[in-house]
Amino acid sequence: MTCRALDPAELRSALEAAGWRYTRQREAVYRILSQVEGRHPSAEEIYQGVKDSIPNISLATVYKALEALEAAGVVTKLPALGAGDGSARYDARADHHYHLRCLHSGRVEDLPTPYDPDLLARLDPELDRRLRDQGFHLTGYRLELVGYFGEGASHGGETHDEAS
Amino acid sequence: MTCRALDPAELRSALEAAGWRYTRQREAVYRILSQVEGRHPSAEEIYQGVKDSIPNISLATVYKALEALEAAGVVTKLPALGAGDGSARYDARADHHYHLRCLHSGRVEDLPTPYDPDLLARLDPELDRRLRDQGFHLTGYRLELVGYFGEGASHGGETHDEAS
DNA sequence: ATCGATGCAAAGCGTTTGCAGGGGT
DNA sequence: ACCCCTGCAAACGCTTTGCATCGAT
Repeated sequence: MTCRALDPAELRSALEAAGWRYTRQREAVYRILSQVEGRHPSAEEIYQGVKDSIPNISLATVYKALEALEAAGVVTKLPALGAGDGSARYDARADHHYHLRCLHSGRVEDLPTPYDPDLLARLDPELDRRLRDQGFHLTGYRLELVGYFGEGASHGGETHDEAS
Repeated sequence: MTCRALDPAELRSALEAAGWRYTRQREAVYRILSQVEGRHPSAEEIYQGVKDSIPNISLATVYKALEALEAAGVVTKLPALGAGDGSARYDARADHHYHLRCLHSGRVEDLPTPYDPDLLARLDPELDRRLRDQGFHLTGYRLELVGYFGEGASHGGETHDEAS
């Protein structure tokens, strides 16, 4: 259900096809992002991770790399939602999917449910038709299950809330 | 399908029940927000609208009023999604519902589709059960139809893209 | 050799906060 | 009268930008 991360050659192709150059900074940012499978780090967290391989990279370069990767269609930006530190999260998955969002920590996780391109048609066929008639081009759905993990409940030994 | 806006007395009750005072600034912010039925202005747009009745109101007060109204449960904040000017939008509807988001303008509209509290159970019963077992408290869904209005198509004479 | 990318620092922008004075209870 | 709220301005934090240098093609 998860399509595997692009290898460096594929990433290069994706960048160049979109008119961007292939650099080790962009490769490193993409690698960090695809390594944290199912989680979604902030630009700052990516920056910290990339510094292991490129110690003198700057945060601005991380932002610019994320912009290039998003324009190349290999990364998706998940805007902040108020919880946590208010920073955007990033997602290296190429396929559409849904998210689980924790209201306590701001953490976002992937859901293992298959993405349904015809969700609207299933939900409300008449609205689906009406929107198309009005010329609306539906490019995708953004579905998040919003909630939080209760204190008493176990979750495989993992803690789902981060700071604050 | 849309529940009507609160009248001033009801708004007062809602604010006081949550431990906030009732002020004309908060009333004016709420009124602006409930007048633009189906659309979702930014704090700045609300500020401009409120200035008609309270010329010397400050933008900070609008933000504080929105915070109070959200805490009182009569307003919902819709975070920015990258398109448009990157500002959050606000929603005066008390009931849960879905949204339509335009990738060109950042504009957000309500959808007339009924909200389904059991959407996850319909979508993926097994995942629904598993999340509950893990102690996840689902408080709601955030579903947006993302896309844009094509140039050639008509839409009742209205323009759906704003600046940029 | 060309022209885009990097890295540093400074600016931008929506939003939040500190504080003195005003308004709701 | 009390204490919260307002309005102003300054601060905040994430993100973007300007610019000289570096590096990919």
